[in-house]
Amino acid sequence: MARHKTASPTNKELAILCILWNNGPSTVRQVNEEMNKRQRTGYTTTLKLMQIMTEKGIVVRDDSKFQHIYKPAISEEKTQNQVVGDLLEKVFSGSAEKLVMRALSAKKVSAKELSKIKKMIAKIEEK
Amino acid sequence: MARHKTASPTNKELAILCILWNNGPSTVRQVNEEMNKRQRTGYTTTLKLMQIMTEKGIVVRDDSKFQHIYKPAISEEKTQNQVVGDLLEKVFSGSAEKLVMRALSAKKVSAKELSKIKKMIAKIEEK
DNA sequence: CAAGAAATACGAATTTTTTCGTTGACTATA
DNA sequence: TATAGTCAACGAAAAAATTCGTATTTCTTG
Repeated sequence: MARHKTASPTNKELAILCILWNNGPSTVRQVNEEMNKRQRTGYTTTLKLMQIMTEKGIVVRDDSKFQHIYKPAISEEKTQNQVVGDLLEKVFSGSAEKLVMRALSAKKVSAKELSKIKKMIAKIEEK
Repeated sequence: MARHKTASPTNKELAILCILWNNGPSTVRQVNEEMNKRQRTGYTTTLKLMQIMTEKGIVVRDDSKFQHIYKPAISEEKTQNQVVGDLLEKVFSGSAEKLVMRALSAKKVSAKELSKIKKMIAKIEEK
């Protein structure tokens, strides 16, 4: 027994997970169509990926019907924390501050979002 | 001719880049020793990686001496912006705010760092 | 200068990830 | 119940990333 090791999902796996988070439980076809908006991908390719992800326990599927329905087995929150944590260690020597600075300079952030961030900071400071 | 495509460095490549940023220009041996602190890696493996990176233009080397000295060809800043940008698009639908929130919750940030971030936000708000 | 140590070059093997072709099963419908 | 359409299973190929063995070159130093 024993599976574990916080191996991060591969690129494609992550792409599929994101689609499932954004669109909710889906069939392979639905996921594949979404994939193709970004990059041409064959149906069987997506299918295979999702089968592998099922084996790995990254997604679960309901195969009681003809059309199988897939959904994430790991929460968006958890996965995001993991990939961010990975990146943090790998590239920013564990400094969240550096990463935040980069994120803020890499992309425009609206005033509304900025204020959300400020609130979050205030909350952290309270403790 | 023709180089293009903002292909992000692979995992191992990133690891090597980080070592070069942190330790400055280094020989293969130095890099390899650093690598081995985290994960056992053969000397020739590291060497090969660095040769490939040289071909790709990710690092440059001074081979005027017997021991070649390698250094990053791309700045830490640029590379970090790129990997963060990648992650942003891939996992956070382009929302820097979401990424920042995750980063802040994934890791403890000191008061000093928090105030740096606040300053950065203030600067962005000015414009 | 000879012998060993330390590097690099090179090619190939291995592993991991991604892609896809083919086959057979199920479904709806006319 | 034949037929066309949709789907999943499976295995294998292709591509990408990683690893390593061996040969060769350069340096050191006695």
